Amino acid sequence: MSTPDKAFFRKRLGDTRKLRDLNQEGLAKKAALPSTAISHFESGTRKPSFDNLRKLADALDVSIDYLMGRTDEMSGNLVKGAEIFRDYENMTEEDRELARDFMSRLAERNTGK
Amino acid sequence: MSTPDKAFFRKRLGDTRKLRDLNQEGLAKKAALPSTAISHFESGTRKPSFDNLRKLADALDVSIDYLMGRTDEMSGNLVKGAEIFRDYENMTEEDRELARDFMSRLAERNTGK
DNA sequence: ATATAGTTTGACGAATTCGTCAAGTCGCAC
DNA sequence: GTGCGACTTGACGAATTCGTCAAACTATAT
Repeated sequence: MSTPDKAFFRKRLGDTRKLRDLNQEGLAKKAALPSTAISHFESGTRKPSFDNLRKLADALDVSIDYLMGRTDEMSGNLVKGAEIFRDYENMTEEDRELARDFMSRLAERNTGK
Repeated sequence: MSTPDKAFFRKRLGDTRKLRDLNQEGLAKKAALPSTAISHFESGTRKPSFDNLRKLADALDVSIDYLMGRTDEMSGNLVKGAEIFRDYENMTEEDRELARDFMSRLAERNTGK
C-alpha cells in the first residue's frame, strides 16, 4: 500500500512534465521555482518541501498522491472552488443546510431539473 | 488562487485524526513519529516533510491531497458535503460568483472575520 | 568543430524540519 | 486541592531543503 520509494516520485515528476510538453525551465516557471530545483527533484538529490510539492502538483495539474506514487489516478477530483469547501467546513450544520439548498437551486437552473 | 492556506492542513489533520478515534499519541505510534511532531503540525508551527507527509497519510488512510485541501476525496469515498461541488460545477460562472459570495458570508458568521 | 538547448551536479549560506527533551497549560476526574 | 491524560510550547544540535550560482555534461543541429 505505502510506497516508500522516492524513485516513484522522480519518475512521475519527469513523465508528467513531458506529458505536459514542458522542459524543466517551463515547469519551473509555471511553479515559480528555480529550474535547478526541478532537476534536483527528478535526479533524486532532493525531496520537495510541503510548499513546493503543492506548487508542482498545481503546475502539472495532477494529484500529489499520483506524483508520490500512492495512486495511479492522475487527477482524481481536483478542487476548483476550494474556497467554498473551506467555507462549508466553517459553518454550523444549520447554515450548511442553507448552503446546500442554495447551491442545488443554482445548479438546477442548468441541469434543467 | 487554487492554493488553500496552511490552516487547511492543520484542520484536516486534526479532524481526520479524531475521525479515526486517535489521540496524538495514537497517531504518532501508527505513523512512527514523535507525538510532539503531530502537535507541531496541528498547531501550525511546522509543516511536514516529504516523508512524514506520506507517513501521516498512510497512518490515517487518506489521500495526501485531502490532507492538503486539494481534493474533497478522502481516499475513494466522497466526503460529506461533496454534493455541493457537483452543484458548483454545474453552474454558470455567473452563478458561481453568487455561490461563493453566499458561502463566504455564512462562513464569516463563525470565523468572525 | 562549433553552437545552442536541456539537464546535471556541486557548492554556499540561509532557512526549515528533524527527533529529543523538558516544562508548561488545560480540562476533568477523584 | 491533587492527580492524570492530552496537548502545547520552546529549546537544542543534527539533518535536510531552500534559492542562487557556476561549471560541466549530453545531445542535436548548423
